[in-house]
Amino acid sequence: MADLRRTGGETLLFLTDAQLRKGIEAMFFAYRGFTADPDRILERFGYGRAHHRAIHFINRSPGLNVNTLLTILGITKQSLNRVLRTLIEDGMVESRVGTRDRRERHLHLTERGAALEGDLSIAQQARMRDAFRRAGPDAVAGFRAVLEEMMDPELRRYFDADTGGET
Amino acid sequence: MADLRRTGGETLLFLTDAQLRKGIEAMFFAYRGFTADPDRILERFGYGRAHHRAIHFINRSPGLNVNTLLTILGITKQSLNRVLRTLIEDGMVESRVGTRDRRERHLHLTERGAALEGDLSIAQQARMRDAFRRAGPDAVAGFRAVLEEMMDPELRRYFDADTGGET
DNA sequence: TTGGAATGTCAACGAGGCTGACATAAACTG
DNA sequence: CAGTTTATGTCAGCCTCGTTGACATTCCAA
Repeated sequence: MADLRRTGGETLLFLTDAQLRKGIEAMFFAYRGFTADPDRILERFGYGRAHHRAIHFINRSPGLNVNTLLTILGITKQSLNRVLRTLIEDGMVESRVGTRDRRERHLHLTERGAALEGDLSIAQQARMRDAFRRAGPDAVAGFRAVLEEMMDPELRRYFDADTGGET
Repeated sequence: MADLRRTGGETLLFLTDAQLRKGIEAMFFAYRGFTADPDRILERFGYGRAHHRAIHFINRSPGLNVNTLLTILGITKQSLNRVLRTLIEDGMVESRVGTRDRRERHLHLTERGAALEGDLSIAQQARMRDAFRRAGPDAVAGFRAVLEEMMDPELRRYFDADTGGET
């Protein structure tokens, strides 16, 4: 696998172009697999990945406001608004006026929305769980470490500062 | 990191929903980082990710035919054709009629196309190389193992049957 | 010689990004 | 209190890149 060169007492990772290219293609192909299962469910509702992402992060942080979600998703408010509007119309998401600051809208999943989120999670987690099981615990730790190093610093800070804590 | 439970002599990976959710978000955030640098270059040419993907795989396998590229990319020929047409018009890609089977078109990068591919590769590989270095060789092996397990079987077969061989 | 495969093209459509401009309400500030 | 800033929503229009359907061309192979 990874080629180790010992150079003056220091262990270095020797990365050929071919190895890096394989890493790049692995990301591309794996991401396809990663989204394939939820995509099939979303299709039944006329939703796309944008809806999935919104639902995911609203479920992760109930009551988060629109601006925060905008930052997480890295899209414009116009794009998010289109998605959010359909989710609210469909009774998947509820938008509550803030109590402390009444300009803010706090987003929550409705019962229907939570049910859809559950279906999407089950599908996506199933593939990841299988992949984790087959690859083994050490591989999972490495997977997570590399992905984290690949994030933009701002997003990584958000990612690390999670509510869950475990991992 | 990964929680290990010893159960009747068998070591199992105990994967909580929260751990899987973190894995899912890691994929999402990391993929953003993964595409960010090439995207900036592509913008200067008026190209998108579809152009990048075509250029990448033509560079990887010079002379591959349109149908093979279609399978790799997982899109329709109409979508690919639009991208390919602009790349050919711009003198980035050359489409040569097949010798054995003259219905086939074999795709090659021109000098300009190869130069652009080089720029894109350098940008994307730089981030991956840094991530690999910071995470360490064991993590890289794990990263690759998990991603491979996440691919759809057909694509994984293609991925594994690589020309490069190493890693 | 005919059927089917590989490729290309045209048209239309939809999702989901983008920018710019503008409206509204609420909060903050002097 | 007046003016500014912030948070959000909305309208219009644009682009990329996916989709389907229909159809032409070329050429291999039975």
